[in-house]
Amino acid sequence: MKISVKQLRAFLAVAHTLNFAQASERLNLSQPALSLAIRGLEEALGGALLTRTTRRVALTPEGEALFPMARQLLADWDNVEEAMRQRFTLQRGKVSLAAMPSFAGNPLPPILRTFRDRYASINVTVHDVINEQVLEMVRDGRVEMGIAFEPEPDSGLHFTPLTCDRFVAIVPADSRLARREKLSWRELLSLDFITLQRPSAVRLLLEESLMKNGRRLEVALESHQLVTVGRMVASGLGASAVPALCASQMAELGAVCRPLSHPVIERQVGIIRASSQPLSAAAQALFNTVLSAFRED
Amino acid sequence: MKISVKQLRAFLAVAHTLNFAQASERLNLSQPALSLAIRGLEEALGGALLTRTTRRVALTPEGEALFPMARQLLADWDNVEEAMRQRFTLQRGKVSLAAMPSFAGNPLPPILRTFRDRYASINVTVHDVINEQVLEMVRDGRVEMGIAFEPEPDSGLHFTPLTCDRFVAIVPADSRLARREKLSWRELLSLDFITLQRPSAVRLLLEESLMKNGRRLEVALESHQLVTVGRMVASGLGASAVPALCASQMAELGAVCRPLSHPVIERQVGIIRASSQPLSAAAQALFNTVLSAFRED
DNA sequence: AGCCATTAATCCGTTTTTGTTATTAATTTG
DNA sequence: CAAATTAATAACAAAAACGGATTAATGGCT
Repeated sequence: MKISVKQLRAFLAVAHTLNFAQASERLNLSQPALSLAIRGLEEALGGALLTRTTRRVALTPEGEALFPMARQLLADWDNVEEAMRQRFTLQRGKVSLAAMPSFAGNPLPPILRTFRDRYASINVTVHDVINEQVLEMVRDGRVEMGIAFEPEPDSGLHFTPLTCDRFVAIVPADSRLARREKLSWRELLSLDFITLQRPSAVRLLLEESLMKNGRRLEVALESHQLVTVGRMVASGLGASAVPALCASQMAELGAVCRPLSHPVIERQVGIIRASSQPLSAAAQALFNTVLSAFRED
Repeated sequence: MKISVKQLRAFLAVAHTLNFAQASERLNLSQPALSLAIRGLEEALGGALLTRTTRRVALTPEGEALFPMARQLLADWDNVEEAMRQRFTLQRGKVSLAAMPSFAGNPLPPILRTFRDRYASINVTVHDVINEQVLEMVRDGRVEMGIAFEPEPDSGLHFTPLTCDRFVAIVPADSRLARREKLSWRELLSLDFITLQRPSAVRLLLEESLMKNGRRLEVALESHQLVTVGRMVASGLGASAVPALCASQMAELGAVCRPLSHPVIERQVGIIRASSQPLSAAAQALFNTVLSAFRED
């Protein structure tokens, strides 16, 4: 016969109080039930743990040996139970998230702020990596969710759209183009063009889209940081096109943003998750937080 | 609701096989019962541990987190259970024993040999200390049993007699007394007397007994090791009186042993144990072994 | 020495839990 | 689209856990 948690708890209580009646009260159990529990435990283990007369209860040497082990065992047991409960009630847990740079640098921080205010003890790890790596990390299970452009439908990834991101032009403040309300690609490309180095998804997307429209992208300067591109433009080195998500960031750096058309280049940005794997409670909470940040816009 | 060992075992089995039917078989349980157990566990913890369609079972992130903890918890649980069983079946355990020198050095080793042959994996610790300390160690619970002279009845110690130990004379082989069949104390004390230093119980016992008979013990040489006394006698420095238990040892050292009377000084030697405390299974086994070594004589 | 108070064990009826079998619902595969 | 597989559900049965009343045993007291 196997021993049960109840039996061990019963033993611990009796070993502590050395009195069946008191112990049974503490366990919210009747005294006969406690007697039975102890007897069952002793039978299961094959010998006496307690010597009991009607006046005195004492531990046998074997009971003495079991006592600290039982204590530890039940403490561990309770800890695991409690840890799991906390996980489900979002009092604890962790989420890991990968986001492409344009998102990680701009809309994400305030969203995370909201999330942390709501769930103070959930640990969030953010990986600020390029679009392709976001998909890869989600696929490999290295993160639970990602934020990126919409992936190919076959990829085993589930996509929840958040917003549509389109390219906008950024030009130096003192440029002649800065005075225009809106720009076309043809106009923009009349200036020296600054953009991200490959293998950035933004760069590839630009090249592909322009190619379809019969244009070639002549690149004057390259960087692999959006901030650097922004600074370059701001200091008059040339012009660029960046996702609208980082327009405000570019404006802060001193570059001027203008709508860009002919063609309009746009992509859905959204939350990526493995379609096979369910989200953890913590990830689900983050998912909802991100979603509602865009739903209310 | 609290979780049970069965529920955790059920989870472990399903997490391992990712198949309810197989897991239920391994657990010797029907598949519906297993479903219930898992559901109960999930309700107790407050969230899903497994995602299950009719075709696929997978762990949720929370289940993934529980898995190694459950594994460890149940392993510990089983280890404790098994360790206790082994204790009771004498496949494991330890006894500590204190014995006065005359016993520890002579009848004890072969008895321990018998015990170890029978219970190979029970650890025995022997404390070779003077009579008084044997009683003290048993009283303090530092050892489970002791072997010593019969203690005062009020001492809270339980005494089981083994044998009656009486003093015998040991004299040098070339002594004129060595030719006698038996000796009286008066004859023995005509030689220089060698004995143990205080606070040996043997020494005190001698002094007390002789005092009652109107004799004074004039001590020429002292030692606190019986072996040394034996060597001294053997080399002709004088004579002594030692417990019969060590007679054979003295003979080996080259001293001659002779019965000693007028008065006969004798005491019961036996097993001492705390009357309140029960013996561990291992100690009980040793107790029986010691007892039967004397019963069959 | 004998009585009283205390305390664990036992007995018995009830309730709760746990389990099994049969069946259903759902999903993937050919 | 049919068939096979698999987990969930329903209905019922067995086991166990539990509580109240009672008993037996022990230690302290007069």
